Amino acid sequence: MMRAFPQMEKNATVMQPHRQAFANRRRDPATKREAILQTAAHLFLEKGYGRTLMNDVADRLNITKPALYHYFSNKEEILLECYRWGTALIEDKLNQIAAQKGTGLEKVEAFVYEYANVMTVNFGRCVMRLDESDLSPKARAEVRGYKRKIDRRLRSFIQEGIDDDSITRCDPRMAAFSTAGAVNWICMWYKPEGPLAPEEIAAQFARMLTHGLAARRKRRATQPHGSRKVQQQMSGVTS
Amino acid sequence: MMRAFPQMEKNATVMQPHRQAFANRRRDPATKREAILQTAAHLFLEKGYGRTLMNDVADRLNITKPALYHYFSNKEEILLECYRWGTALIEDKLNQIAAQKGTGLEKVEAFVYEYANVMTVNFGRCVMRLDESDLSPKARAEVRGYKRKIDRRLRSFIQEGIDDDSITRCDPRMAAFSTAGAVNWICMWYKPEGPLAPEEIAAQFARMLTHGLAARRKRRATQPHGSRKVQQQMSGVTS
Amino acid sequence: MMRAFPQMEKNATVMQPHRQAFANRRRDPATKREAILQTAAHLFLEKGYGRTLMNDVADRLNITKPALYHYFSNKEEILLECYRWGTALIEDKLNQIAAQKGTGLEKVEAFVYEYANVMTVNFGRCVMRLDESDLSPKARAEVRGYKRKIDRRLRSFIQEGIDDDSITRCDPRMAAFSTAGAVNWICMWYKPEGPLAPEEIAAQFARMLTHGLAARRKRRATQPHGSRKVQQQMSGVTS
Amino acid sequence: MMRAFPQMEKNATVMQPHRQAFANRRRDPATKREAILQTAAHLFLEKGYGRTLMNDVADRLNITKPALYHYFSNKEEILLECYRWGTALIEDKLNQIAAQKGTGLEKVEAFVYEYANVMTVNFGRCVMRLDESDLSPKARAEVRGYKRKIDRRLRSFIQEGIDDDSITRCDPRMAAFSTAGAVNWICMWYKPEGPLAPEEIAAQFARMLTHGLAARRKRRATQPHGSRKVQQQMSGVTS
DNA sequence: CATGAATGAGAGTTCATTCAT
DNA sequence: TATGAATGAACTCTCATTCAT
Repeated sequence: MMRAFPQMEKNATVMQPHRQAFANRRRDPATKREAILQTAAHLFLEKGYGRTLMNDVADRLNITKPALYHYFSNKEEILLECYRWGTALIEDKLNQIAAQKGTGLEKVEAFVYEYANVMTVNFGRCVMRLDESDLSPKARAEVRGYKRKIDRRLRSFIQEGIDDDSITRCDPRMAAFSTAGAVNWICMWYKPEGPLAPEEIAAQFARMLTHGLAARRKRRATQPHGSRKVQQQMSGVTS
Repeated sequence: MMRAFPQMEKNATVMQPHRQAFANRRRDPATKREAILQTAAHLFLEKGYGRTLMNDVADRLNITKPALYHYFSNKEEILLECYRWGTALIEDKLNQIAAQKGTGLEKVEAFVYEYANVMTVNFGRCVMRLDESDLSPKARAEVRGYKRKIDRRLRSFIQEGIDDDSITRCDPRMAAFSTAGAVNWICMWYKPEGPLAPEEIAAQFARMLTHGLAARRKRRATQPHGSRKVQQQMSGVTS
Repeated sequence: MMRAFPQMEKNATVMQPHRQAFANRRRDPATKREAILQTAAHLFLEKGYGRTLMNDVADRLNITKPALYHYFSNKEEILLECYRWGTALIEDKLNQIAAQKGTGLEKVEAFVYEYANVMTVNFGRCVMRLDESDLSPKARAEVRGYKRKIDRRLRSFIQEGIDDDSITRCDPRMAAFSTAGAVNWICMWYKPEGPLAPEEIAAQFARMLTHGLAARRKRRATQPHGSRKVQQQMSGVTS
Repeated sequence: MMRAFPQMEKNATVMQPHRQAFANRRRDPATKREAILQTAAHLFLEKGYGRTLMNDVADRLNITKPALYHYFSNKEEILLECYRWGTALIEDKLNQIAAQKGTGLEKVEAFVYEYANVMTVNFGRCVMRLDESDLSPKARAEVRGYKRKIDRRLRSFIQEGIDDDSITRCDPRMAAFSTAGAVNWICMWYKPEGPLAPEEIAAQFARMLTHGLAARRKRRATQPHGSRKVQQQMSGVTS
């Protein structure tokens, strides 16, 4: 099994606002473009795409609205680019996993781990949290293509596992929905400032979703229950 | 364990458009109100709240826009009512489960089954799919209250299971996020016209999320693989 | 001079709400019509014509909106009728004054007294307080006719006074504007529940507007100043 | 007494339409803001606030409706600003008068003169002619504050006059209502295009309202009646 | 007659996008 | 290049008025 769970780059928005990118006129245009994207992604997640005004984005970057149109031809293109960056993050990881050795179950476990990590990064969150129907049909089709690829990868891992007996017999389609759903949902409740570290979430999800909640037979009667913690102030299942 | 998985009422929108409710002026106002809600819920899920116009709702019901304002004082009230109907569906089920006997694991299993069923009903889907930030702060607080209740219930079932040794030691909070996330996500991909029956989805999710994907030891090498089906035209992990 | 300042009927709205007029089905239609008018006049003065909904009127009378349309063909007709009742009140008084004997100054004094009284009655207040531009051109012309008549009467009294030397030489047009303006403005600040009795207002205005504020020569140095009172909580010049 | 009745700036709306203010994009924003206000004030007086559409204002300025929202956040703000400009005009004059020497009666006379002049300027007219109930409670409170100040000033002048024996004993409250009412009413009938010059109106009102209409004793029996003029086409007492 | 229901015709406001400088 | 200003196209909500019962 892949033991080395590599570190995911921390969510840049949290660590460093991108408002400096436009401070200097002679800055790399690509840097500015990314600054716009990071800011937009942040706002899209915070207020929703529809309620995020071009002005909001511009204001955060201390530039004017029309300046945005130097880098993106319209609002939707910003949205689409967020999707692209997010899906690229995911695909990257999946390719690595697919290239590695291991049972199907191990690959699923790795998938969950890596995917969960991406779901804590703004661009990754955008992929699953934002509403596709804000995209034009053409752009939507593109995004759906990316998502389908992810889905196919997961299903293939599951199928591998069924074939190599590491995964119990089941409908791989449903198993994929269930597994991916749990991980996707992270993007709905994860908060960068929250108490849970991305890696911790990822590791726990990886185990739970592969080995289940049910206790194995013959567990010792007395357990330390060490993992139970006082429940912090956290909103619930959804937000 | 609760074996009798009761049937969920079929999604009325699918079976019967509500356009007849306004055919007669002297029809029960409650019926008309519900017809508006069903139609609105349908459209909200299809196009998103923001892109659903009051006119869209009215057109589907063959009435005019201002007529809607006889039944709801504004668009947000329609949205809020969708949330209320959806959360009521869920709470109802949860109360039944909580009242029953069984191990914690069995209750979690029942929770997943019932909850998954609700996630295939439009009002239920609305609860998890629509964006809370379209609600006013007051309404949002109300909805969050409902959601928190659901979350608490699930966590308590998990805790029960940990205490009675039916569930492996884990952080109940994370386990709840994982389990509920998988089920919540159903509302993102489920399509009433799709090939999967709600009960089938619910049953499979109930088993997978409690017992995991991992094969138990000593499984026979040859399996019939009977459940694998040709994959129909279905979009992927998310939509 | 006309000493007998007859009592003006008290503002009916204050003394008795007209909500009873529709209690009995077999009531005089004229009574109901008047009840509508009184209620409407009250609301028009309170909230303005534009912000007074037909529903507001109906609600106060405990009837339904369409019922109003049995008595008036539209909202404007109600408004126009308010004007008519109000101007009728005024004309009535003016005719009496014109028929009486006395100097021009005395007639002006009587005019002010009577007119001021009318300005404390809702229908009278409507005439001067409501905005003519809410009327159709035709109705506006009618109302302007009434007002012109009032104006002509006042100017003629002033002219009489100038001719008989009871009034100082002046432009009767300007004098009429000044005198009538002071009285008209009563409708802007008078409140039935207020501390000032209509007759008191009328009497003081009658004297001030004819004899002015200036002290006559050779006033005794010491005066009781009896009329100065503690200034109650009253809004100001305008409201 | 203050003899120098200073000239009031002529109503700019009459002399110069403000449609040029938006001819150049790079024009002073303050100028444009004022152009909007002048235009709006004009229309508010002409058609009433409620019947004046944002489009009407925009059309007159040869701009589009949303352009207005660059300068004012909503319609009410335009209205409120009209009130503010108008009350500022008044307060300015009152402060000057209060600072000067003279008997109470002289101050009242000056008050009438100055106030009457303001009542012929659109912003001034707005203050007394427009309906306060079109303002939000907060804005209304502000405006009432301004009006109360004016009222207090007038009452204090009257009281001064009573104290220094230049004004006959009377209830200063009623005297203020009467005096201010006459002047306020000017805003109801004054028309910039009309035959009466503001200063002429102001001067006559100042005399009539302080010295009354009544002829002083021992006036000669024959008067030239020189001031009587042919009555032009003017509407009556009110409009 | 009286009423609950329905509507047509707006009005204000918003916002992505584009001029003009 | 970058920006303040301007706009077109909507969309929600309102309300006098009228059906249909």
